[in-house]
Amino acid sequence: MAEEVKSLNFIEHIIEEDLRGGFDKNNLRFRFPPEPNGYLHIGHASSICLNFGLGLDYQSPVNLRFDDTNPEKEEREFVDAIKRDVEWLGFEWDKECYASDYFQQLYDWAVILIKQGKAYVDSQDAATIAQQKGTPTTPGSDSPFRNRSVEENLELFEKMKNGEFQAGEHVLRAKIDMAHQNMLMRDPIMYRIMHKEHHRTGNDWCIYPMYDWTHGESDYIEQVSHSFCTLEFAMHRELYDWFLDQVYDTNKVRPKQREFARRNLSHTVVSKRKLLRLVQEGVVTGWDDPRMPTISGLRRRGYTPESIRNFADTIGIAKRENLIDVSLLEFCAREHLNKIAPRVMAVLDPIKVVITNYPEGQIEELEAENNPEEDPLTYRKVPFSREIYIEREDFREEANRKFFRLKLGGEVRLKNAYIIKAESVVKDEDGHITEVHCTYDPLSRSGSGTPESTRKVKGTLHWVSVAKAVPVEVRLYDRLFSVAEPEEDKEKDFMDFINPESLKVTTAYAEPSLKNAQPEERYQFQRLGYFCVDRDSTEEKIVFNKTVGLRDSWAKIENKS
RNA sequence: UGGCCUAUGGUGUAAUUGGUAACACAGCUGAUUUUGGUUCAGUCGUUCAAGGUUCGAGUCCUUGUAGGCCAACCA
Repeated sequence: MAEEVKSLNFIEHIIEEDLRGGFDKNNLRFRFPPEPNGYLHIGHASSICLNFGLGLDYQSPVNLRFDDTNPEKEEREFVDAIKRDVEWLGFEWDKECYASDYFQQLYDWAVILIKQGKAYVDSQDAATIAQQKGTPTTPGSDSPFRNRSVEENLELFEKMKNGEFQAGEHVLRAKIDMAHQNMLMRDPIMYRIMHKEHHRTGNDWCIYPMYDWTHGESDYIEQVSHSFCTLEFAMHRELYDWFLDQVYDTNKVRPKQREFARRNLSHTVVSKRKLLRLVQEGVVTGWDDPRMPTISGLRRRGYTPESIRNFADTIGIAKRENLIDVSLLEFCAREHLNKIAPRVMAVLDPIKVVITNYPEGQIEELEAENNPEEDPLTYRKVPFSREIYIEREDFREEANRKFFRLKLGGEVRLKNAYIIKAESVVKDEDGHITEVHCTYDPLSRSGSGTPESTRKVKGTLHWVSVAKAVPVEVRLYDRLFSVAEPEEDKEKDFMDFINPESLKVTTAYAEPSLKNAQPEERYQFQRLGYFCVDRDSTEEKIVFNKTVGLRDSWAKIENKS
C-alpha cells in the first residue's frame, strides 16, 4: 500500500528544503520565546504546538526562552504561569533560558560594535529621536551625536552601565542608515537606561537591551536553527540579520527567522494588552477566568490539553489573515470529552415530578452506565424515588409531535429507570406549574430484561431523586463578546461588545455520586453538556464550570419555528 | 506617497512543486440511538480580476484590485 503523503505547512517546507540543501538534521533546534508580561493564550498555543511539534517530528531540542528585557512589565508570576501552561499542554523543553542570562554577552558585543564604529551613544530625548526617524516615505536625518569618537562612545556607554545617568539621558544606537527604506534600519536603539529592578538580575543592570538587539543574538547563543515569530516581525528580519552579521562565526549555526500569521479566534480577543484590560477592569475575575481565551482559563473551563493541541493541529499554520470560528475549538473539546468524560445526571432548572403509584419512602438503587464510549463498560448506582426533578423545559402541558419530551398524557423514558406517563399538573395561584403528577410502569425498569423494559418511547429524560440530590453551584458560560470580531470596529472600543450574559450562576441538583467530585474532574451532564469541577469548590458546595454544551439539534428545530 | 506580506467553499488548511482542487469545521437531508449526544450515509459549495506562456495553470509571467503590517527608550 502506498504510504500516504503527509501534507506540510510552509514552515515544514522551509525546513525540508534546508535539509535537502545540506543542513545537518542534528543541528535543528527550536525555541518558544514568550515575554513574561502576561498569561499565555490560545494564540500562543498555536506557536507552542508549532515549535514543540517540530521538535517532536524532527527529534530536535526546543528551548523555552523568556524574553525578559523589559523589567517594567515583566514579573516572576508570569514566568511561573507560562511554565505551568506549557507543561500542562504536555510539552517538554530542552533548556529553560532567559534573555537576561545573556546580558553580559550582549554588553560585550555592544562594546565591540562601538569599537568598530557601528554603534554610538545618542544623547537626545525620545521625541527628538522619533522626529529624526522620518516617515515611511521620507528619509530620516542624522543625530548630531552620530559621529562621536569611539573613545567618547565607550566612555559614555560604560557610564550608562554604571548608573551614572538618569533614565532617558542617553541611548546606544546601531549606526546603520538614517535614510534606509526600512524604518527599523534607521539607527535602531540597542540599549536604554532603566533604573528598574529585574526579576532575575536584580539591580545588576541599569541599561537594558531592546528586543531587536536581543532576540536574534539569543537565538544565536542558543544555536537555534529556525526562529519562528508572527507576521508583524517580518520587517524586523532585515535588522535581525544585520545584528547577526556583526557576531556571526561561520562555523556555527546561523539562525533563520521566518514569520507566520497569528491565529485569531472569533468572539474573543487574542492580545495580551487587551486581555490585561479585561483583568484590570474587572470584566473577568482574573487571567484564568473560564471565559478567558488563556490556556489557564481554558483549563479551568474544562478543556483538555489534547483538545487544544488537536485544535492547533487542525487550524494549521500559514501566512494569511484569518478568523477561526470558536465552534471549531468547541468541536475539539467535545470530540475529546465525549471519549473520556463520565456521564452523570444533573438538573439545572428543576421541576418536581411525583410518581403517584410509586411507594412512598422507597428508594431503589438503579444501575447506570458510566460512559457508552468506554470499552469495558463500567456502572454506578443511582437512587430512584417517588419524587424526582426533571428539567423544566422537558415538560409541556401540550406540545406538537416534534416535542419528544414529557407532555400531559404522554410517555417518556427516564434514563436508566422507568417509563412514566404524565397525568396531571399542580399549579400555584399564579398559574405556574409546581408539580407534575405521573404514573410509572413498574415492569419497564431499564436493564430488567422484561418486554416492557425494551419498549420504544420517543423521548428519554435525565432526572435526579429529590431526596438524594446534591445541590451544586453551576456557572454557565457564554461567549465573552457578542460579536465575532470585537476588534474590527474602528469607531468603537472592543469593550463595548462584551456580552453581559457571559456568566450565569445557578444552583443545580446533581446525582449523589458527584458528592466527592474533585477540582478539574470533567463530566458530561447527560443531555446538557460538559462540566468541570472548579477549584472554588468547598466541602459544602461543589462548583461546576460549563465547558461546552452538547450539540443541540433540538434548539435548531425550535429556532426554525 | 514609499517598502514588506497575503489573496483557494461560510470558516480554517492542503494540493506529490505545471497534471482529476482535497481534508476538517459549520450548514442541510436521512439512518441508528434508553443522551434531540455519539456513530453512519448523503448533500451543498471554492482557486481576487483581466490578459499571457503551455497540450495542460490554484501553481509560472504581466497588469490591476482588495486586505494586513511598518514611523514605542514595547515585545
